[in-house]
Amino acid sequence: MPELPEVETYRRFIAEIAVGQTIAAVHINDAHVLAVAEDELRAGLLGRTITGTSRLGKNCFLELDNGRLLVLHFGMTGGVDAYRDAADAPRFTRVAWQLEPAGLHLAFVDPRKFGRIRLADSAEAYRKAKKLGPDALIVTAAELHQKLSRRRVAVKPLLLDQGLTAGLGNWIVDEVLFQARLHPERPGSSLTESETNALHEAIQLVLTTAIRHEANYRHFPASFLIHAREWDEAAHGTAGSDAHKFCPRHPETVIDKYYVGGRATYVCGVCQPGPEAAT
DNA sequence: ACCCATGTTCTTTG
DNA sequence: TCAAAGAACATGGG
Repeated sequence: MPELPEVETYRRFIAEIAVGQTIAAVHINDAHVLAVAEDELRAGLLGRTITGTSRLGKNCFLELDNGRLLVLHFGMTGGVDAYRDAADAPRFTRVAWQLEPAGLHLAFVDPRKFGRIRLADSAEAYRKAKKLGPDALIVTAAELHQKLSRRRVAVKPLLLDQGLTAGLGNWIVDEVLFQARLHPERPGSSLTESETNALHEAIQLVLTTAIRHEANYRHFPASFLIHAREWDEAAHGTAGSDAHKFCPRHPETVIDKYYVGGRATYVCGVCQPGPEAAT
């Protein structure tokens, strides 16, 4: 689930259990999630105290007492958890850090192993290396307008581009475009200044709402499109529950699902008129 | 058994 | 160089 709000929730969890703690051991159950050599990771972490946490987009930073960073990226299915005894390690724990004096283990859990763990010299160095844009909570409407205006690509893939602004993922972009009443295939350069302002407001609304609910989308307001997505109980393919497939603003309008750039995309045809015209 | 999936990165093709 | 489409990654769950 790791888009910006999930990662922010993980960061807060890590801040609670790990800040002020010293890394006494590094347990590597599956080196596949490492983007750094095992021995380099151990050498960089053992005996280090975690002094703070921060976040850029979907990347979570654990700040070390020597100024370096442990960087966590959660891929599609990653997350964090904690346990005390080895026997209680959560399923799919790929790496864990033993923290003293609390005696807890911080676990990096990731069933699909798309997540990555690495070390960085500084947040700025990492930002540059990964070519990340400003965090989606920080980016201004003017910056968005300036960046979008130069691109003819559809606005959805532009917002997913972490180099334009960092932190937006597939469902959040759909939600943001719905809230801003913009069609995902509108070319970036076609957005007016007032539309970009609406987009910026929608980004703020969706992110702050999601963070407030600790990214638990079931608790999001009824005005959110997310309830029309199928990813909970509704079975794929089978005729799942129709309970939430209508536009929050148009109870008669069924939400359309199709693919943009290979990603499932949900739109309300009434709220979000197409880039050209009607069909 | 088959199909889908919250992300990133590379390759191919035009 | 740019843009679009597709694939690859690894695996669980409906």
